[in-house]
Amino acid sequence: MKKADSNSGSTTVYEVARVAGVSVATVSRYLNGTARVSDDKRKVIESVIDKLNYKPNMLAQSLKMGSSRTIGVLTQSLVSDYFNEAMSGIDQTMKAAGYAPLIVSGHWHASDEAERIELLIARRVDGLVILTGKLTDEQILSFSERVPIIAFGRELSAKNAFGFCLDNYKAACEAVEYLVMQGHRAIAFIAGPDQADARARLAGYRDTLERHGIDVNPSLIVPGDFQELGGVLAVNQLLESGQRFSAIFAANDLTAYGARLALYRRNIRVPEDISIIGFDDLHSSMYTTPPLTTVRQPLLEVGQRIGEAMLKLIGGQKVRFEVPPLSLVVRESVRRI
Amino acid sequence: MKKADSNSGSTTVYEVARVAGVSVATVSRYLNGTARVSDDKRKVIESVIDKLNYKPNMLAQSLKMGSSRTIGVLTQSLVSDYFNEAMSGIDQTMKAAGYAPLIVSGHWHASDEAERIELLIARRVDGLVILTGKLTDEQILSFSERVPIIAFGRELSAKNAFGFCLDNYKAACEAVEYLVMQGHRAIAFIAGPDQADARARLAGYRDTLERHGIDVNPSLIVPGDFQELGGVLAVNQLLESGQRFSAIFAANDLTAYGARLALYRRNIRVPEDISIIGFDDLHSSMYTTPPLTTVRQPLLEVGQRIGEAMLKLIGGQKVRFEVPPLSLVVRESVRRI
DNA sequence: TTGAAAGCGCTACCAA
DNA sequence: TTGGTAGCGCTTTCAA
Repeated sequence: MKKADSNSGSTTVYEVARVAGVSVATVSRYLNGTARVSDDKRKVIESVIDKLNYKPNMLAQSLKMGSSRTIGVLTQSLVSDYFNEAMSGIDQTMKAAGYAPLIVSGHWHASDEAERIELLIARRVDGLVILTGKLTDEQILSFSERVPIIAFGRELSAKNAFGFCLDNYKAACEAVEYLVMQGHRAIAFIAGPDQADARARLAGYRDTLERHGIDVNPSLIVPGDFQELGGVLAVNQLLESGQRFSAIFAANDLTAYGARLALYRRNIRVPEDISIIGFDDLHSSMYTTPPLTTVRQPLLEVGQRIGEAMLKLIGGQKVRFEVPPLSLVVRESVRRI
Repeated sequence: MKKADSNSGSTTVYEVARVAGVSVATVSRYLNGTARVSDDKRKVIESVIDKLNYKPNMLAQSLKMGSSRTIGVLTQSLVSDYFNEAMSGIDQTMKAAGYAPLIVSGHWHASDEAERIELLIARRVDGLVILTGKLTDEQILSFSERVPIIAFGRELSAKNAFGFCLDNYKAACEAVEYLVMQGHRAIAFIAGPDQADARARLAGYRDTLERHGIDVNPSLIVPGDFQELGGVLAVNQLLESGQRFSAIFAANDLTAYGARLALYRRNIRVPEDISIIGFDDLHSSMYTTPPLTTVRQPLLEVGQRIGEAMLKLIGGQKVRFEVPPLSLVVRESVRRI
């Protein structure tokens, strides 16, 4: 009874119990439906809770229960449409299950990522989702001994961790295939950073060209950075090299936007003079001029799947699911020649 | 000593204390530097912490200290570049102060917002930032009795709450002024939703026109929704109305993107045939074709300011700051006629 | 400088 | 059905 008049800001179960003339245990039972509470007590508790505007302290609940109903999400950039679409999917399914996301950013920097993850673990998140990044699989596996992990952008399958990739290679093949079918032969590729997805897209480009008996011309492959700026620089380099090409496969949509602007600056029309195809299908790609033909990554769905997988992992179940497929979305930035 | 061998997953202070042969109090003191700890004890504690890989349980700390070192952020959309830039600024300054953000979305729906805020309060966030939204000032003030609040998108000044707006009206005036200076007289306006900022922009449009003795033509004002789709619909409506105009002032950049696409579809060139000016200066606006002339909202800075203000409010200090100014950024979507 | 112990707000066990 | 109480992991008096 000593705790009954706590001086801290919010009302506690003790207050409620005291005012209602019952024990804290009964209040707790009422709150959680753990056991039957007689009608009269229930009513009085209800009214007291209402009068005192009592809200349970989740911190205390978490400490007691050993579960914070919070999951950590490690993204790489808070301002990336790409990551945020997945985030949105994760949020949807986790919120429905009563979880809130603690979002931190690793900025594509392994040591930052590790540090942020430690923070998340210190906060006792019930699970952790890692959106790509620079950590090694070993590091992730090691973290997974302390918290269940779902990783996007790497294949992983352990007791307490699951990771998956979308089939970037296959989708890149499709994209290039499409270009070839439209009559393009001299196809430039603006690469991405040194990262698995980017490499898979490059490989798809190379292999598809070869499969069609088209020589891959090394000077048609230029570096990019998955950002718009890389796209403009790349096109400048391509143009200055004097190489001829009728189409550009950009490693992602952002790169395509930059490429498109560089072309615009030189009065080169898209798609009349040069065709462009992107990768990601960011929302904005529907509204570029011309609307961008690109590979769709179903990121919202990916996020939802991640959420479901997380829930399973937390519940101690085995995770296993169909990886959503990528698909080409044809808009207006590629011309048949 | 009874707690020494807790069975829960992680190591606790008790474990550390036992192995190190000291009391938990001493371990705690070492951890927080609350008091001097003798060199020998310090060393052994250090090594035990290391060996056991002990990490303090922040949940327990929070419960004890009455502070979760977490702030809640209520945004309206997890996938909005606009909100996320501010989010990024908030994250920067709060992270530096050891706070982590719990991000929830209200989807521009008052009852959702209220519900999410309750959730944040239940999780005992130390502060709350509200990015615009549909709540009334009264509601916010009422919430501020339970948690310190910084609000963006409304003027507010109370004991435990502070809110501010950017000067949308003035910036809209500048934008229209610029159009007029470039020789435009027939200027269409694509409005935003029923919301303070959108209204201020409309007012700026109206007043500036009048100030220049230009009649405001009601059929040149068409509705929009702050999204791309609203922009295309608006331009279609404008064009079909048969009204003549040489420039469009879009209530925000997204709207401008949509408008630009609608124009593209009809082979109307920008800026040769019609000029467009936007509002927000989203990152993408640098890469549209042509790059968009627009009003810059320094959202990253806004976020940082919010973070600083939050820290002050949490610290019980008075909040008061210069609201960062908006500014016109001239790119290539407006032509002099 | 150190340790014992109280208590943050809650849940759940054990008795009644 | 109910109440008393231990204890989640931590910090911080109070004494020594």
